[in-house]
Amino acid sequence: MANTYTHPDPQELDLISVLRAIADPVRLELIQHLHQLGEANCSTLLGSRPKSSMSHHFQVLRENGILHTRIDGVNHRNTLRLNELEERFPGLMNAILAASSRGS
Amino acid sequence: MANTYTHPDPQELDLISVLRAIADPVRLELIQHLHQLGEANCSTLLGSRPKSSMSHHFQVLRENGILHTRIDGVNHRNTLRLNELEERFPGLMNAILAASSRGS
DNA sequence: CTTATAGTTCGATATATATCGAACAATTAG
DNA sequence: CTAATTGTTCGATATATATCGAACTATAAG
Repeated sequence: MANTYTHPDPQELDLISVLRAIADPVRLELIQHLHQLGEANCSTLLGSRPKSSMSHHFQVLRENGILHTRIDGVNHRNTLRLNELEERFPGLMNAILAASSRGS
Repeated sequence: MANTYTHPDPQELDLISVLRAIADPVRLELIQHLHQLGEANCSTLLGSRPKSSMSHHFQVLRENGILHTRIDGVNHRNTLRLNELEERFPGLMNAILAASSRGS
């Protein structure tokens, strides 16, 4: 296991990839939870799903620039990259978070 | 061929379905073109793709509430449902159209 | 060193969906 | 009626991706 992750720069984020990453029920729920919690590790957001599934979804969100993962010992702490997303796609995350928090 | 289409009401639009419908390169291009043109029929936006592919993409956009299709004789005129989308998901289409018109 | 915990990676399977040709349907023009 | 135009429907294929168990890696604790 590498001890860091690489995260894409805001300017290389692709709108279609970002939208596809968000357009999944499990990941949209992850995003909402992360938005409420500010920061969370993988296990906190597991619910009843297997770790391998969650790891996959975190990977998709990370590689498409939606979240940042900081490794802290054995924990991987995730935060939404709201500032970067706002810089690259102004208004997008606000609209999605507002819509999804008022019931999909 | 039926002589009308049914279009979903704004309040039944599903965020995930809407995002998935938009998160496709062909459909995002269709959306941008429609936004510029205001209204267009299928053939106008064909490009070099087969009609059956385009018909599929229009169907996805229509069934998920992104566009409205009005049948006018042999032509099917499509328009973006910007007002309804704004009502249901405020700011979403503005963000997407702004982002995609400044280069994906 | 041993055990526990957090998360990843791998491999298999299932499902969704994009693509496109061919046949079809509906409307209009001649 | 016949031909042309517009778009849909059907069926086949290919690709993407979600899901999950099992093995593995990394760090921390005893």
